[in-house]
Amino acid sequence: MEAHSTCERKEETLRAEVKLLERDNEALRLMLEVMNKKLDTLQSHLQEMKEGQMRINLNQINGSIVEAPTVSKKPLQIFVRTDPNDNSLTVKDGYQWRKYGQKVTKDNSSPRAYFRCSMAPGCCVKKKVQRSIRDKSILVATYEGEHNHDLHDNSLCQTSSSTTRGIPKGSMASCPPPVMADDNSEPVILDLSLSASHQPCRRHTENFDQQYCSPSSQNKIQEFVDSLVKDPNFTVALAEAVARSITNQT
DNA sequence: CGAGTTTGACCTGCGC
DNA sequence: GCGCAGGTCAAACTCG
Repeated sequence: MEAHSTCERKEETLRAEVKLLERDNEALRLMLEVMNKKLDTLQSHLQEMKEGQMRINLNQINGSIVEAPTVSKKPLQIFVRTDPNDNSLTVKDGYQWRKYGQKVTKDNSSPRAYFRCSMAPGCCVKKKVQRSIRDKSILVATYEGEHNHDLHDNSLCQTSSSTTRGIPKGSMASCPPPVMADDNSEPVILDLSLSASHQPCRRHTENFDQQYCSPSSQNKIQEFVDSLVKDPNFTVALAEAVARSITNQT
Protein backbone atom coordinates (compact mmCIF):
# COMPACT_ATOMS: atom_id res chain seq x y z
CA MET A 1 0.00 0.00 0.00
CA GLU A 2 2.78 2.34 1.03
CA ALA A 3 4.76 1.34 -2.03
CA HIS A 4 1.74 2.15 -4.16
CA SER A 5 1.39 5.69 -2.75
CA THR A 6 5.14 6.26 -3.16
CA CYS A 7 4.80 5.18 -6.73
CA GLU A 8 1.91 7.60 -7.22
CA ARG A 9 3.91 10.44 -5.67
CA LYS A 10 6.80 9.69 -7.97
CA GLU A 11 4.47 9.61 -10.93
CA GLU A 12 3.01 12.95 -9.91
CA THR A 13 6.47 14.45 -9.52
CA LEU A 14 7.44 13.12 -12.90
CA ARG A 15 4.28 14.57 -14.46
CA ALA A 16 5.07 17.94 -12.93
CA GLU A 17 8.59 17.72 -14.27
CA VAL A 18 7.31 16.77 -17.71
CA LYS A 19 4.98 19.78 -17.62
CA LEU A 20 7.85 22.07 -16.68
CA LEU A 21 10.01 20.60 -19.39
CA GLU A 22 7.22 21.02 -21.93
CA ARG A 23 6.92 24.68 -20.94
CA ASP A 24 10.68 25.04 -21.26
CA ASN A 25 10.47 23.28 -24.58
CA GLU A 26 7.91 25.76 -25.88
CA ALA A 27 9.86 28.75 -24.57
CA LEU A 28 13.06 27.49 -26.11
CA ARG A 29 11.33 26.72 -29.38
CA LEU A 30 10.18 30.33 -29.53
CA MET A 31 13.67 31.45 -28.59
CA LEU A 32 15.13 29.40 -31.43
CA GLU A 33 12.62 30.90 -33.83
CA VAL A 34 13.65 34.40 -32.79
CA MET A 35 17.34 33.49 -33.04
CA ASN A 36 16.85 32.04 -36.51
CA LYS A 37 15.07 35.21 -37.62
CA LYS A 38 17.89 37.31 -36.23
CA LEU A 39 20.42 35.10 -37.98
CA ASP A 40 18.56 35.62 -41.27
CA THR A 41 18.58 39.38 -40.69
CA LEU A 42 22.30 39.34 -39.91
CA GLN A 43 23.05 37.25 -42.99
CA SER A 44 21.08 39.58 -45.24
CA HIS A 45 22.89 42.59 -43.73
CA LEU A 46 26.22 40.85 -44.31
CA GLN A 47 25.23 40.10 -47.88
CA GLU A 48 24.28 43.74 -48.46
CA MET A 49 27.61 44.87 -47.02
CA LYS A 50 29.51 42.41 -49.23
CA GLU A 51 27.65 43.62 -52.33
CA GLY A 52 28.36 47.23 -51.45
CA GLN A 53 32.03 46.38 -50.89
CA MET A 54 32.23 44.66 -54.28
CA ARG A 55 30.71 47.67 -56.05
CA ILE A 56 33.17 50.02 -54.38
CA ASN A 57 36.16 47.78 -55.16
CA LEU A 58 35.12 47.57 -58.82
CA ASN A 59 34.87 51.35 -59.00
CA GLN A 60 38.35 51.70 -57.52
CA ILE A 61 39.81 49.11 -59.90
CA ASN A 62 38.45 51.07 -62.88
CA GLY A 63 40.82 53.88 -61.97
CA SER A 64 38.44 56.54 -60.83
CA ILE A 65 36.89 56.60 -57.43
CA VAL A 66 33.18 56.88 -58.05
CA GLU A 67 30.70 56.97 -55.26
CA ALA A 68 28.68 53.78 -55.24
CA PRO A 69 25.09 54.70 -56.12
CA THR A 70 23.68 53.12 -53.01
CA VAL A 71 26.20 54.64 -50.65
CA SER A 72 25.15 57.82 -48.93
CA LYS A 73 27.56 60.73 -48.66
CA LYS A 74 26.18 61.64 -45.26
CA PRO A 75 28.30 60.90 -42.21
CA LEU A 76 27.85 57.30 -41.24
CA GLN A 77 25.91 56.68 -38.06
CA ILE A 78 25.95 53.56 -35.98
CA PHE A 79 23.87 52.56 -33.00
CA VAL A 80 25.35 50.41 -30.28
CA ARG A 81 23.52 49.04 -27.30
CA THR A 82 25.66 49.11 -24.19
CA ASP A 83 25.23 48.66 -20.51
CA PRO A 84 23.24 51.75 -19.34
CA ASN A 85 25.41 51.84 -16.22
CA ASP A 86 28.52 52.11 -18.33
CA ASN A 87 29.26 55.84 -18.49
CA SER A 88 32.20 55.57 -20.85
CA LEU A 89 31.30 56.85 -24.31
CA THR A 90 33.37 54.20 -26.04
CA VAL A 91 32.25 52.38 -29.15
CA LYS A 92 34.60 49.48 -29.77
CA ASP A 93 34.85 49.21 -33.55
CA GLY A 94 38.32 47.75 -33.89
CA TYR A 95 40.06 51.08 -34.45
CA GLN A 96 42.02 53.00 -31.87
CA TRP A 97 40.61 56.42 -30.98
CA ARG A 98 41.94 59.35 -29.03
CA LYS A 99 39.42 61.52 -27.28
CA TYR A 100 39.97 65.24 -27.82
CA GLY A 101 36.85 66.80 -26.44
CA GLN A 102 33.50 66.46 -24.76
CA LYS A 103 30.53 68.75 -24.90
CA VAL A 104 26.97 68.86 -23.60
CA THR A 105 24.69 69.73 -26.47
CA LYS A 106 21.41 71.58 -26.33
CA ASP A 107 19.17 68.84 -27.68
CA ASN A 108 20.59 66.05 -25.53
CA SER A 109 21.46 66.11 -21.83
CA SER A 110 24.03 63.36 -22.33
CA PRO A 111 27.50 64.66 -23.17
CA ARG A 112 28.89 64.18 -26.66
CA ALA A 113 32.44 62.87 -26.91
CA TYR A 114 34.78 63.71 -29.80
CA PHE A 115 37.35 61.16 -30.98
CA ARG A 116 40.12 61.16 -33.58
CA CYS A 117 41.63 58.01 -35.05
CA SER A 118 45.03 57.47 -33.44
CA MET A 119 46.02 54.28 -35.26
CA ALA A 120 47.93 56.13 -37.98
CA PRO A 121 49.57 59.57 -37.69
CA GLY A 122 47.99 61.00 -40.83
CA CYS A 123 44.55 59.51 -40.35
CA CYS A 124 41.98 62.29 -40.04
CA VAL A 125 38.88 60.21 -39.32
CA LYS A 126 36.76 61.59 -36.53
CA LYS A 127 33.83 60.23 -34.65
CA LYS A 128 31.27 61.68 -32.29
CA VAL A 129 29.66 59.49 -29.67
CA GLN A 130 26.56 60.43 -27.75
CA ARG A 131 23.83 58.55 -25.94
CA SER A 132 20.48 58.36 -27.67
CA ILE A 133 17.85 60.72 -26.28
CA ARG A 134 15.19 58.03 -26.52
CA ASP A 135 17.19 55.17 -25.06
CA LYS A 136 20.13 55.94 -22.79
CA SER A 137 21.47 52.45 -23.24
CA ILE A 138 22.10 53.13 -26.93
CA LEU A 139 25.22 54.95 -28.06
CA VAL A 140 25.04 56.85 -31.34
CA ALA A 141 28.40 57.12 -33.08
CA THR A 142 28.85 59.38 -36.10
CA TYR A 143 31.89 58.77 -38.31
CA GLU A 144 33.45 61.46 -40.50
CA GLY A 145 36.34 61.10 -42.90
CA GLU A 146 38.22 58.22 -44.41
CA HIS A 147 40.87 55.99 -42.81
CA ASN A 148 44.20 56.13 -44.65
CA HIS A 149 45.30 52.82 -43.21
CA ASP A 150 44.09 49.28 -42.88
CA LEU A 151 42.43 47.80 -39.84
CA HIS A 152 45.24 45.23 -39.84
CA ASP A 153 47.47 48.02 -38.54
CA ASN A 154 45.51 47.42 -35.39
CA SER A 155 47.71 44.42 -34.69
CA LEU A 156 49.92 46.90 -32.89
CA CYS A 157 47.24 47.94 -30.51
CA GLN A 158 46.01 44.43 -30.01
CA THR A 159 49.34 43.13 -28.84
CA SER A 160 50.90 46.21 -27.35
CA SER A 161 50.59 46.78 -23.65
CA SER A 162 50.38 50.54 -24.11
CA THR A 163 46.98 50.67 -25.69
CA THR A 164 44.14 52.98 -24.88
CA ARG A 165 43.54 53.84 -21.27
CA GLY A 166 40.20 52.80 -19.91
CA ILE A 167 39.74 49.97 -22.36
CA PRO A 168 40.76 46.59 -21.01
CA LYS A 169 43.74 45.01 -22.75
CA GLY A 170 42.72 42.79 -25.61
CA SER A 171 39.19 44.10 -25.70
CA MET A 172 39.83 45.58 -29.12
CA ALA A 173 40.53 42.16 -30.53
CA SER A 174 37.59 40.39 -29.02
CA CYS A 175 34.97 43.07 -29.01
CA PRO A 176 32.12 42.73 -31.45
CA PRO A 177 31.81 45.53 -33.97
CA PRO A 178 28.84 47.81 -34.17
CA VAL A 179 26.39 47.57 -37.00
CA MET A 180 26.16 50.27 -39.61
CA ALA A 181 23.11 52.24 -40.46
CA ASP A 182 22.64 55.29 -42.57
CA ASP A 183 19.85 57.80 -42.52
CA ASN A 184 17.83 55.85 -45.04
CA SER A 185 17.77 52.54 -43.27
CA GLU A 186 16.32 51.22 -40.09
CA PRO A 187 18.90 51.59 -37.33
CA VAL A 188 20.45 48.28 -36.45
CA ILE A 189 21.33 47.97 -32.81
CA LEU A 190 24.00 45.70 -31.51
CA ASP A 191 23.72 44.56 -27.92
CA LEU A 192 27.11 44.89 -26.28
CA SER A 193 25.73 44.34 -22.82
CA LEU A 194 25.81 40.57 -23.08
CA SER A 195 27.24 39.27 -19.88
CA ALA A 196 27.34 36.38 -17.48
CA SER A 197 23.75 37.15 -16.62
CA HIS A 198 22.81 35.41 -19.84
CA GLN A 199 24.40 32.17 -18.74
CA PRO A 200 21.18 30.62 -17.40
CA CYS A 201 19.69 30.90 -20.88
CA ARG A 202 22.69 29.06 -22.22
CA ARG A 203 22.33 26.40 -19.57
CA HIS A 204 18.67 26.07 -20.51
CA THR A 205 19.58 25.65 -24.12
CA GLU A 206 22.05 22.93 -23.32
CA ASN A 207 19.43 21.21 -21.20
CA PHE A 208 16.97 21.58 -24.03
CA ASP A 209 19.44 20.03 -26.44
CA GLN A 210 20.07 17.06 -24.21
CA GLN A 211 16.39 16.45 -23.62
CA TYR A 212 14.75 17.05 -26.94
CA CYS A 213 17.05 17.65 -29.87
CA SER A 214 18.34 15.21 -32.39
CA PRO A 215 22.13 15.15 -32.78
CA SER A 216 21.89 17.03 -36.08
CA SER A 217 19.78 19.82 -34.61
CA GLN A 218 22.08 19.98 -31.64
CA ASN A 219 25.04 20.36 -33.94
CA LYS A 220 23.26 23.13 -35.82
CA ILE A 221 22.53 25.03 -32.61
CA GLN A 222 26.06 24.46 -31.38
CA GLU A 223 27.47 25.71 -34.66
CA PHE A 224 25.27 28.77 -34.54
CA VAL A 225 26.19 29.62 -30.96
CA ASP A 226 29.86 28.89 -31.49
CA SER A 227 30.14 30.98 -34.63
CA LEU A 228 28.34 33.98 -33.21
CA VAL A 229 29.44 34.02 -29.62
CA LYS A 230 32.62 32.05 -29.06
CA ASP A 231 34.66 32.22 -32.22
CA PRO A 232 37.03 35.19 -32.02
CA ASN A 233 37.85 34.82 -35.71
CA PHE A 234 34.23 35.47 -36.51
CA THR A 235 34.12 38.68 -34.50
CA VAL A 236 37.51 39.81 -35.81
CA ALA A 237 36.50 39.06 -39.39
CA LEU A 238 33.22 40.89 -38.92
CA ALA A 239 35.05 43.80 -37.30
CA GLU A 240 37.35 44.01 -40.29
CA ALA A 241 34.44 43.89 -42.73
CA VAL A 242 32.61 46.61 -40.84
CA ALA A 243 35.73 48.72 -40.57
CA ARG A 244 36.33 48.39 -44.31
CA SER A 245 32.75 49.40 -44.80
CA ILE A 246 33.31 52.52 -42.68
CA THR A 247 36.45 53.36 -44.67
CA ASN A 248 34.75 53.01 -48.01
CA GLN A 249 31.36 54.46 -47.24
CA THR A 250 32.50 57.68 -45.58
C1' DC B 1 57.71 59.17 -17.94
C1' DG B 2 54.76 58.67 -21.78
C1' DA B 3 50.25 58.23 -23.54
C1' DG B 4 45.54 59.10 -22.96
C1' DT B 5 41.66 61.75 -20.60
C1' DT B 6 39.43 65.75 -18.69
C1' DT B 7 37.65 70.19 -19.00
C1' DG B 8 37.48 75.15 -19.42
C1' DA B 9 38.62 78.43 -22.91
C1' DC B 10 38.59 79.68 -27.45
C1' DC B 11 37.16 79.56 -32.40
C1' DT B 12 33.76 79.40 -36.05
C1' DG B 13 29.47 79.21 -38.41
C1' DC B 14 24.77 80.39 -38.52
C1' DG B 15 20.39 82.65 -37.60
C1' DC B 16 18.21 86.79 -36.20
C1' DG C 1 26.80 92.97 -35.03
C1' DC C 2 25.34 89.89 -31.49
C1' DG C 3 24.39 85.71 -29.29
C1' DC C 4 24.14 80.90 -29.34
C1' DA C 5 25.63 76.25 -30.16
C1' DG C 6 28.80 72.99 -31.90
C1' DG C 7 33.55 71.85 -32.56
C1' DT C 8 38.48 72.12 -31.30
C1' DC C 9 42.54 73.25 -28.53
C1' DA C 10 45.68 72.66 -24.95
C1' DA C 11 47.16 72.69 -20.14
C1' DA C 12 46.50 69.98 -16.24
C1' DC C 13 45.67 65.68 -14.61
C1' DT C 14 45.58 60.47 -14.32
C1' DC C 15 47.27 56.01 -14.74
C1' DG C 16 50.19 52.03 -15.82
